[in-house]
Amino acid sequence: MTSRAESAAATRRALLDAAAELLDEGGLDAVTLREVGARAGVSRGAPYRHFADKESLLIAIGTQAWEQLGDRTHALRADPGLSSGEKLRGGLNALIAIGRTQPHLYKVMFSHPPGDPAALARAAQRSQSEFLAIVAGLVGEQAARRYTALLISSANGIAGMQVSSQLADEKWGGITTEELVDTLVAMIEAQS
Amino acid sequence: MTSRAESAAATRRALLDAAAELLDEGGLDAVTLREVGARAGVSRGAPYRHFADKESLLIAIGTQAWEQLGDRTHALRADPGLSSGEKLRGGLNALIAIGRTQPHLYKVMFSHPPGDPAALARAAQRSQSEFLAIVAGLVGEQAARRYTALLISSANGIAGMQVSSQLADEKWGGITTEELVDTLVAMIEAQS
DNA sequence: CTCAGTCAGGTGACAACGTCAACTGAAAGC
DNA sequence: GCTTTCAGTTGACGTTGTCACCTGACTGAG
Repeated sequence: MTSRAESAAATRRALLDAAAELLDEGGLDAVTLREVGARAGVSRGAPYRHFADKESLLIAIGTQAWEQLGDRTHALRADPGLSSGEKLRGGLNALIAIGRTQPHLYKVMFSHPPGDPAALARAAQRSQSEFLAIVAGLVGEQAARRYTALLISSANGIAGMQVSSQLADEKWGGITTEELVDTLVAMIEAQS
Repeated sequence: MTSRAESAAATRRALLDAAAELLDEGGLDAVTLREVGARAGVSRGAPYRHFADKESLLIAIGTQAWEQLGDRTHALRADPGLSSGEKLRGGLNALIAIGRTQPHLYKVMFSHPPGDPAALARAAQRSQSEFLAIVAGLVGEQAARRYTALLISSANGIAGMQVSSQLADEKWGGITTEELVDTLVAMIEAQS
């Protein structure tokens, strides 16, 4: 019925789902290999058959999130009914939305654990290349790299400020992440 | 010779220094209360006389860093020989420099542990108010909040990208954090 | 069909960690 | 001088990541 490979893949998926669920619910501290195994219906030692250690599991979760974001951004870019500015706003807000709805996952996406996890870097790069392509349509190939790097960095920062609740300070007058993205994109559009 | 209060203050400082040192050397994982105590010349239980738990100790370290940055930014703002743009660039680059030279400390500065650590928030706020004052001189009181929020967020993001080595990617053509700050400040200056 | 090999998974064990309760001894206040 | 306070120590406990070893089912060659 179920081959060994199929069963292993199912367990791996179950472990990944369980870990992502725990991350969402209780943050990094809640992700213990014992609980991950329990939720996936296996023992505490089972994860070691699929991930080298706890960090590798977390990296796999971050990679997954980047890939999904890449898919969504790609779809935005391919949509002929949207202007460049709209594509940009949509992509940036999608990234920032992860920070709002899944702050712990967001932190994992932007944390760079030691050991150079190539898979995470590759997934992040693909997603970011989508932005590069959009910006190039706005300010030209030459300046695109500089502005895209700034754009990604800024979006990352906006999300980070939001994650740590620092934008809620009354000092900013109740500013929203969308307003910041709009301001940013408007400044870049003015550059063309 | 040494009163009890003096001795306690000295121990507290030694614990803080030891923890900051360990954070610099080996990251968050290297900061164990046992090792912190050992480096400070006390036992593993001593930190609990000065900090409620491990997290409180880390928050104290982050607070210290924010206060120092606030001092430096304040000095920049008070310098009559600098233009607003120069003040801005100086302050932002100082923040980003922490990300470069002390990445682990930087993460602690922008991580928001549960329990609303008011001291950290207050120290961060003071530092950020300095930027607000500078930007107000550039774009006026009305728009200052929006642009300052964007500025702080972006600087945070630039530093975060740098911390996770994502700016080193050849996709960005070897762009530096200084170039990004320059681009950002130039766009804001153009707003006035 | 058989049988050795592979490998996902389980279990016992260990060291390290954060944390607490109980204790000690010296400074502080009366 | 006596009691109180409190920084610091120590023993202990529960939890965690990780490893070594074991087990049993699937697999592929003969």
